Amino acid sequence: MPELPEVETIRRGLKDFILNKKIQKIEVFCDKSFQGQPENAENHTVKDIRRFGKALILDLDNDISLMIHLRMTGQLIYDGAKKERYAAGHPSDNFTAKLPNKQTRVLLKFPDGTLYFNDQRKFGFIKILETKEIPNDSFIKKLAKEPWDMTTDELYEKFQRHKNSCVKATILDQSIICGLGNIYADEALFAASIHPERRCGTITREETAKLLKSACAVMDRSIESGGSTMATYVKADGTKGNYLEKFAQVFHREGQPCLNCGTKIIKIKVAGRGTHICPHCQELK
DNA sequence: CTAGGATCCTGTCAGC
DNA sequence: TGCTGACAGGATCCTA
Repeated sequence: MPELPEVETIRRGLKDFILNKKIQKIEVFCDKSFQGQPENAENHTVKDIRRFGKALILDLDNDISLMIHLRMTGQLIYDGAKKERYAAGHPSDNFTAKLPNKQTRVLLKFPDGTLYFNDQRKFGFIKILETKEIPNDSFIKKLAKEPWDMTTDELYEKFQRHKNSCVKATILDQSIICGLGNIYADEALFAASIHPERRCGTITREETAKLLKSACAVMDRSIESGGSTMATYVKADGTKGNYLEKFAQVFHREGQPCLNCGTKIIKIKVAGRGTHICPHCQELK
């Protein structure tokens, strides 16, 4: 689930709660979700919170870091002593539910609150590593540039190298362009009027430029609204996460009219993933 | 090297 | 009601 904008939202939000705070205790409920020895992080202070693509890094004061990847269903929920809650990640009732619960895999105790790592499907993880080893981590090492740092030429060249691959599969590959997931891939392709099944080799330089620009735009917009929306989501209705509705043009909008031309949005399968398109605006050439 | 499919895991929902 | 299969905001591994 959580894609770059959600992880960035978490990163910014958590700073207010855990920066310069000491991890007093780590409790691991699911071994698969935690790699390394919790003791190496306990009684150490969070000095920085960084993000590499969809991975979040907590740097501690002893040259140790915690790398957190939420994958599909991970969530980070900070529950403060004064009952304030900050939650982000895969939207679910866990944001307002009693914690810890069945889906809680790890918790980090701070002096004035607890950070819960919940993850329904157990694909996500927290792992301990030396701060200096982060650049050598197999996942981090492979990450390509994020859309904001990539030039049209760079992306176009990658498209030529993967000319027979569907463009959606290609932009989901974090070693090609970093940050997009299933939502923002669909949104960016729609914004650029590109059908997700187009082969990369058929994408023109002009289309590549538009796609890159669209990717930045949809994620910028999400980051801008993400934090506050998530916060109000947690406080207010408490039912279902609806922050997608604010900006999604196609994602989860199958059956509804395209906001551009009125044609019904349809859902297809591309690269094994549910994919949402406007069949009129995104023609398969 | 690339491209596509299976796989990890739990939960929910549609259809019979 | 109970069963079954499909599917899910990710990434990796295996195969051809």
